[in-house]
Amino acid sequence: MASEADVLQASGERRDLRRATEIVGKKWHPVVISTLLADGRRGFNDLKGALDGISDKVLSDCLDDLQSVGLVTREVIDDKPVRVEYSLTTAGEDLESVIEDLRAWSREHLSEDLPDRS
Amino acid sequence: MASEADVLQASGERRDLRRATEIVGKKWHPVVISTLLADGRRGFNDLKGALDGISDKVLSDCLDDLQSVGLVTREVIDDKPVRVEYSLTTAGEDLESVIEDLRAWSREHLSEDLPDRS
DNA sequence: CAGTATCCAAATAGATACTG
DNA sequence: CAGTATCTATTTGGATACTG
Repeated sequence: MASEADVLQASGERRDLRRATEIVGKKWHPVVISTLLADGRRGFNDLKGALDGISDKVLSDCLDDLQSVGLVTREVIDDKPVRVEYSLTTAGEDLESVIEDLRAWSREHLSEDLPDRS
Repeated sequence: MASEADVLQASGERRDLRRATEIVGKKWHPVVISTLLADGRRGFNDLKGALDGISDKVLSDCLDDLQSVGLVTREVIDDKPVRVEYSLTTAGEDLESVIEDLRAWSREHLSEDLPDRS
């Protein structure tokens, strides 16, 4: 029998899972995080170059969102011209293993068998 | 210096990651998988009941998609009335640890600190 | 029981042009 | 350099009603 407490716990776990997948499931969020993991603290145009294909607006929205959920820190460096640097918080860094596992799972189960031999 | 080979590999890794997050990032996919992991092989209405809030159409679309990417198997049992049972493939089962890690990460970094003491 | 058929609303992503 | 402003297209998710 499922007690009322069980039901509550299940819905709490669903909510936790959803919060994570809402972040990780956005088109650019995981690759931005992955880039910051690999390359460290970067400026807007560095990221834009590394991402290849992303538009200004989409990167901007993406970084805003990542800040708002506490995965990325934005720091304004007061040079001339002013620079801005983005880096991961520990929450962001802690996604590394999950991202690696997702990638590994994908390679194992999702790669349509490459038609490699000519 | 980034060689051409490095660039190609990076884009391949991005594609792998994207394939995984496209699945895991859908609103209901991870919770359907999670339910099948916990409860095993289930019928349409069992799942619908366990999911609470999902509509027929959305569950139907979701199961179609999970089949098409090879995570779920659909089996028609020829009783009267006919039953249909859904279960995970090994690719689906192999997502268990990733889903658990996502949940754990979420609890550690995303839970807005519960206002628990009255 | 296990869905389909319609229609609709909201969320995401992208193109293009412009700014301090 | 680091964005914002618009406008549009596409993708999802959902409500409701109906079917073999």
